[in-house]
Amino acid sequence: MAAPNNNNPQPSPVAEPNDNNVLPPPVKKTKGRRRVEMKKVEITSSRYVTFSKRKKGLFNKAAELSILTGAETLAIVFSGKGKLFSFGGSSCDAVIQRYLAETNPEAAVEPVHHNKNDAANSERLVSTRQQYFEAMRLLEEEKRRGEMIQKRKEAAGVVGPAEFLREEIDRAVSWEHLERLKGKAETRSQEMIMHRQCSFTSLMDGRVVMAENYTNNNDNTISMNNM
Amino acid sequence: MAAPNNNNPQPSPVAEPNDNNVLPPPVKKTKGRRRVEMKKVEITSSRYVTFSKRKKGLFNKAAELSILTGAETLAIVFSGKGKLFSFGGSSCDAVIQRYLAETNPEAAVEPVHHNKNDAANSERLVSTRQQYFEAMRLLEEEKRRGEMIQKRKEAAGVVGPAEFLREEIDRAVSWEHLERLKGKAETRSQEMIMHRQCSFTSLMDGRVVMAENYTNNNDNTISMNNM
DNA sequence: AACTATTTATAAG
DNA sequence: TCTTATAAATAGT
Repeated sequence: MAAPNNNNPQPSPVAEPNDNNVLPPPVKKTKGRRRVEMKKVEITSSRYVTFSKRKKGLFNKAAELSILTGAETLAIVFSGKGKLFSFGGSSCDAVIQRYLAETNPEAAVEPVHHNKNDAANSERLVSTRQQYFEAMRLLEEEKRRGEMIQKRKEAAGVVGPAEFLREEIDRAVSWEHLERLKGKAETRSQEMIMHRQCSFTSLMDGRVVMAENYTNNNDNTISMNNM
Repeated sequence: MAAPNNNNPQPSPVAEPNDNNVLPPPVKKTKGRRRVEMKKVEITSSRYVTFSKRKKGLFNKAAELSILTGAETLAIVFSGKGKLFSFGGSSCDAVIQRYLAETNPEAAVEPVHHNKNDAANSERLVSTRQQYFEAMRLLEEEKRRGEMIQKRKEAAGVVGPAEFLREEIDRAVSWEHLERLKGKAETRSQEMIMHRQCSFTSLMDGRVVMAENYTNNNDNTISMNNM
């Protein structure tokens, strides 16, 4: 990725008898990619770099699989230092839908985008509603958090707002995935989110974009970290 | 990734005057890999193929990331038809260790490979032991299940026993991962395993090998399935 | 972080 | 499933 195309027209690596033709030097700037043994990279700095590159690659693959085949994908990585990074690749509403469907099958067909004032009169729908509102609340929370990060990034002039909203949503999806796997959970949710390390990902025009990794600290500051 | 370039330079479509030189036929047997739009593959059969290939690729990437950087990786995929495939990339004991450590921190340093007859006399270790034995029991269960599958495969003459043990262990690891994320869980474990669809994976000589996907049915029969 | 030469992953067939 | 040409990912600098 990050591969702006370089269609440089110097295709002949073969050193011609070199008449008057001015072919660019066959000097290889790098040795290029090389096979790597499938064992732990010993050099610490190299290992970190490999981790970052490949984590990005992995999440990218997860996203592409999801887009291409309509599958729901989730990838979780605990770095060597034990930090958690996660990626969830489907759309936000879809996951909430599914979450509700699996939790309360009889309420699954109910539209997700109902009105808040539509008071619950059916007993068996109450818990579903609660879950939904809870999910919405958390998504809001995520969004607010995202705005904070966005402000920081804008200051750094890296990316625009639209991209970030998407990122946050996708991150929330990731969380939803985890919650679903984890079961109802004790609604330490809020806390979990505040302390979780995330790999922000976003789907832009069908393309997947990865951004740096951040940690949301207790004091509401944010720090970047790759492992 | 879908790089936005479409430089289609058509390297050497030029037919040489063709003297007596016997250059291998420039006839291209296939058009080779081609760029693909990042959107859902419409043709159903193609989508299935893409799913299989890319799921395999994803799990491979997850395994490599784990091996190369010492990270713990987990990848979960719900196919379009809703079937679950998962991959967990670290060694079995390591995961159990970690599981125990996170559940009972004070017991974490205790060697995992203790003797079964080493009766628990410390109250606070009991639950840990139970968990450990439970884990062992499940691993046995997995192994037995694996032997069944192995028998089937041997009949089909596909792979050998050693490979399968590894596969089963890795599958168990996958399960452990899920359990850890899911929390203690209601020990529907047994049942879960029996009904889960798995993508068998194994690490052979540091390389990751993927095998087909199977379903363990109620009646102890096994069926293959890719989605 | 950016850049290339390669290795790897895969879309079609 | 197997092959092949090519797109993508990435190791080392």
